[in-house]
Amino acid sequence: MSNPHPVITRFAPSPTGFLHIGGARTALFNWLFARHHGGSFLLRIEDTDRERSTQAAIDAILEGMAWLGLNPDAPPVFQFARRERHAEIAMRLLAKGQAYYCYCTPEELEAMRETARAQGQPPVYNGLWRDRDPAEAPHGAPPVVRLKSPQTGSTMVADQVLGEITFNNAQLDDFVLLRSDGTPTYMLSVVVDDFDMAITHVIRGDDHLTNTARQLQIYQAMDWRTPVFAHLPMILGPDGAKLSKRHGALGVEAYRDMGYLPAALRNYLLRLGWAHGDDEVISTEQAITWFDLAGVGKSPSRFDFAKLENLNGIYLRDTPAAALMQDVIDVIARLDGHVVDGPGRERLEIALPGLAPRATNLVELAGNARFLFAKRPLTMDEKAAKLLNPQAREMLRSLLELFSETAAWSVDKLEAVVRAAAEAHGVKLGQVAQPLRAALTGSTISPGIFDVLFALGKEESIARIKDQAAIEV
RNA sequence: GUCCCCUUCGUCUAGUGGCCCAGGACGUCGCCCUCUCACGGCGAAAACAGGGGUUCGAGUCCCCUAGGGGACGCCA
Repeated sequence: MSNPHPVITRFAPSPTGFLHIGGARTALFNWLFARHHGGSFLLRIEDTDRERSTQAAIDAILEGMAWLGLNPDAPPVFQFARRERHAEIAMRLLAKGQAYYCYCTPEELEAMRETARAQGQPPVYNGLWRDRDPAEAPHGAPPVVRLKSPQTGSTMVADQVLGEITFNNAQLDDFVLLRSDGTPTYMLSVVVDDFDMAITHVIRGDDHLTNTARQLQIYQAMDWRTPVFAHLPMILGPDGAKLSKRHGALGVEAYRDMGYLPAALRNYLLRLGWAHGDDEVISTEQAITWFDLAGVGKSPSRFDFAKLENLNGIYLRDTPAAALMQDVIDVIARLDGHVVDGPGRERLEIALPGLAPRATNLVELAGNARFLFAKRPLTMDEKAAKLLNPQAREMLRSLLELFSETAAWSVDKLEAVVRAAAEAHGVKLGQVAQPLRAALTGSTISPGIFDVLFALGKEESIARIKDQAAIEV
């Protein structure tokens, strides 16, 4: 089945930094929209600012998107590589009388804005060279090319999220198309690229809203068909202020390092500014079938780590332990510099199903797994040390005997043995389990005690119990 | 300064004129479950920014005010 008008979306970051959370959401929405409509999702690297664009940033963006599972359907387009084409359009506009050369110096422009501002006017270019005779041009000063934009009337952005928004053309000046060195500006490049790439839907942050009005004027001047626009409200920091490094303006790799799962982050980002009734936990497959622009909210939202954390916990619980193994091993290697292999890996494999549901992120999970690889004798944390009083150690000594005689080291068998011991001593299970937990893990918190015994194995368990039982107080 | 946008519990949001003395989720608090911690279950507190209209009836439509955000570059 071929669609005569396939949906084509794009994500167009400038490679001046990592892929931050707002960009990630923009990419996600574009990706979902394309998937939903069976169209394609493209990536365009807007690297026309040669000063600030870096290869490191390009790599970070590519890696971030790959990690999030938002791969484009075609190799990325590098905007700077298309500068000849952009310049060509500027020349066409010039030839059509829709653009003109402007010889103003930066100082003149600055003075112009100051004056306008002082008079309560919009601080825009006043069209000084719009109708001025080029013969008056100063020598040796290479000009910029400006769009001859309409001076009266208004420009309306028909936005899928915000509705119809009208800008007074007096507010929009004759912006620069080509710099004095002949390179195209963002404003021109975006329009030409979106047109050439046959982008049908431009979904981007609402900080671009006024840019859209300007860009519409280029479309009009070229008599080009315009894409559908949708502007997403911004993501703010937890305090309602602009997202800064202090909050969530981190690269997505920072979220990876904090132990978040890509699926959880996708789900969180999806719900930030978009809703489908009361649904909260939404799989990517479900998101693809449900996603639409009508569900996008109009108001900016704040980034809330607590909710991300909660969602991540849900995904952590739902992910099969086997699928988590490598991630956990990687985190342990990164955090502790400890290579998990051999018997350690075996222990982790056994303990993971008990560990994963108790953590909300991989870093916490790795921390909770630490006892598995600890060197004997274990160091007790404060609560564990306090727990191991003389009576507790006495209890450990009697358990030691029972465990030595336990041939079949299985979770069921161990549970039977420990329960029987508690009953024999006339105490509740907790009275036995807690000292045991302390001796085995050095902590008062751990997965189920029988799982811990089983994961550690008979030899190691007995050795650890012996370490603590032997201490006479 | 000029222009644009936004405004429901602390946070994310449902709600498209009567179904709302406003629902869900996170967070918070209480209880239950329980070998610890989580999970889970049950319950509680918690919001339509303010003021005017329109209408038989407004969280939902209009206006004003206030607050927040954004844009005003030879950056993107």
